[in-house]
Amino acid sequence: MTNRRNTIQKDLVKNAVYEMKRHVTANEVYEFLKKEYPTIGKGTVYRNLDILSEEGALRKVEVPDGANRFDITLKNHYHVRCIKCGEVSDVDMEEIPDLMKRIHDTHGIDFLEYDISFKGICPRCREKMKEEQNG
Amino acid sequence: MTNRRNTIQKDLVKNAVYEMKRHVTANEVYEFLKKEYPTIGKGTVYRNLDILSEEGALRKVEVPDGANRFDITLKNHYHVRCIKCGEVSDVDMEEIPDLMKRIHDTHGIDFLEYDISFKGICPRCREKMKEEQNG
DNA sequence: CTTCATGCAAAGCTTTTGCATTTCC
DNA sequence: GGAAATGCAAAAGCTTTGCATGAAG
Repeated sequence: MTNRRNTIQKDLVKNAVYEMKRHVTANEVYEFLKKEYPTIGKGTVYRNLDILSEEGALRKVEVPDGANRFDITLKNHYHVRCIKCGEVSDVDMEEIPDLMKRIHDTHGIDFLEYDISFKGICPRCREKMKEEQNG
Repeated sequence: MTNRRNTIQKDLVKNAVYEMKRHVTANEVYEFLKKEYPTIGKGTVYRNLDILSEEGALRKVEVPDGANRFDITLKNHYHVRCIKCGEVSDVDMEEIPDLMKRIHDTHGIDFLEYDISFKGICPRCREKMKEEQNG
């Protein structure tokens, strides 16, 4: 588990996410790296993104009905996803204190973590919609 | 959009979710219905589950890295997903008031809705893990 | 009779996996 | 040199889609 090897590819994946400065999908990372390292495997990118998330170097933002995203922000925070284009961005909101304590009937479940996910429409898509209406 | 036809299949799908009394996946609904209506199409089930969710008759619980679930509970509530078996159940927790108001910098995004999703380990899987350790 | 939904199969998209080869320690 | 990661391709899992046929209004 903890005995992981340091490989070039793992560094490449990590640095790619740092350089891209967005909430990137695994495929975006793969395409990004393929330019300079054409032999890198998609499986390797997926594997390393997950490993890096487990290790805490990256954060995996799970997206239903779409590709998962990865980012580098270390502080805990929430995300909003545009229902039109699917873009994910950070939400500036304090964490809700003691959220786990509010759970009453647990059905015997051990609660481990939670995530709040928002949906909305980003400025770019809002503009596009306006234009379509006026067009 | 709003001019939808009432079809037998749509009723079947709705009733199936009501009868199954769980957070069911589209495929589970399909298998359930196929017993009595062997010619029903998987696409039809998917289409009607989405239509019924849009209409408010069902609630779609989006699950990353897994099949989406549908249930009938009309009151707003939250969900917890077992990280071992993937089962989804309701969480008994009051809604958090004014959650949307807590958002500070919106980057110009129009916020529409939010969802809180918990992760945990269900009693059944916890037992299984214990047995494996002691075995 | 026109339009929409169905059934079926195929394709789409994201992710995982099997395996020979290479790399790391 | 032994174990683990890679690259490649194939498969898996969930969902959507194209199209001819059939049902609804």
